Amino acid sequence: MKEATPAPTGSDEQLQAGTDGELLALHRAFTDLVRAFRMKDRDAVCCHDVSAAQSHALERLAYEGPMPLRELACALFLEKSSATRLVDGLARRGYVERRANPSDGRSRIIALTPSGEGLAARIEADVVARRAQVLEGMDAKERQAVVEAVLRLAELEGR
Amino acid sequence: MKEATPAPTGSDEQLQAGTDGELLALHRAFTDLVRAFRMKDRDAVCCHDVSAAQSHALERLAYEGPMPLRELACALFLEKSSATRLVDGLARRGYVERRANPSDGRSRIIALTPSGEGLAARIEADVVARRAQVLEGMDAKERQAVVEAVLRLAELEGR
DNA sequence: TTCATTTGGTAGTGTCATGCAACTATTTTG
DNA sequence: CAAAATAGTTGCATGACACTACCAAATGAA
Repeated sequence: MKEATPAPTGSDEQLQAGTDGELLALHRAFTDLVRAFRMKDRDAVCCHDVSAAQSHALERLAYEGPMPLRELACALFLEKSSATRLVDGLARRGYVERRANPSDGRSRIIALTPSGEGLAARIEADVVARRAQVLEGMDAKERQAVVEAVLRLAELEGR
Repeated sequence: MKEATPAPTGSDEQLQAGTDGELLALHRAFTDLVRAFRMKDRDAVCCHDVSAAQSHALERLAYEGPMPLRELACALFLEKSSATRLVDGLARRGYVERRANPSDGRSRIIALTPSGEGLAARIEADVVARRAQVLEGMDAKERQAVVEAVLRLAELEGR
């Protein structure tokens, strides 16, 4: 468990399939990544006046459109109570609003306000731009592998 | 911002470099991933009797060997006070110990105990096994792209 | 040597994000 | 219509952190 022969950054293909070293490298990099992301998250995204979780909610709403709270909570892997408070914060700042649900009086639909849409767009542009550097210099196939890997990771972890 | 034409999973290279759609796909997947990971982390890893942060510390120590607290804190993106408490927890359970530092009386070296090494190994094996599925079916070049991408992401986010 | 400064580490306190459980209002079901 | 299920809110409790003293050892200067 000491030496994992840090994957040579050269473009050499010699590494055989699923080498322990490769796996370990992925694992460590990923662990670090999540850790780093988690810590930076708050400072980085909070500049936009919302917390990391809140920005995730904004993105989600921008992408999938208005939805009831329960659905949003589920998408963010949150308890409904936490989602309530999260939305409270966004609503207080005027980024989202709770609309009546015509088909169900118990439920209310969370929707972005124009201001919220603007903020979501700004945040997304910001982050996407930073992420763009990751794919720089890769060819189409490699890029695709990366995207697919992240999707798979998300799926594996997410469920 | 509505339709992002989900990247066709086909191995077609037509996608031009850094397509918006591709980038967006990466971004969304990644955001989800971190979110999912963050939430699942505790349930998944906590089964092993330590918190997520603690398990990261164990891994780090297993990988890089004994180190002073300040260094560990830095590696985990933590405040030194938080690192102290984190180590406290691990020490209480006998997974790490604080050794005197012969070259500096102020400092103490955090080291895994045999029990801690065992736990670290178990946790790592667990997680790595789950991660292995991600690289399945990729050829060497693709796998390398994935690892590199995660490393880059980590670097970009981490600093 | 002695005193000030720096550095590693610890302890106190406050904040914030979450989960769990209890409660209300509404819808659905029998 | 009564009972059960469901959407959402609110009241705690908890755990993870950061920030701020604070202590002890080391280092540098007079």
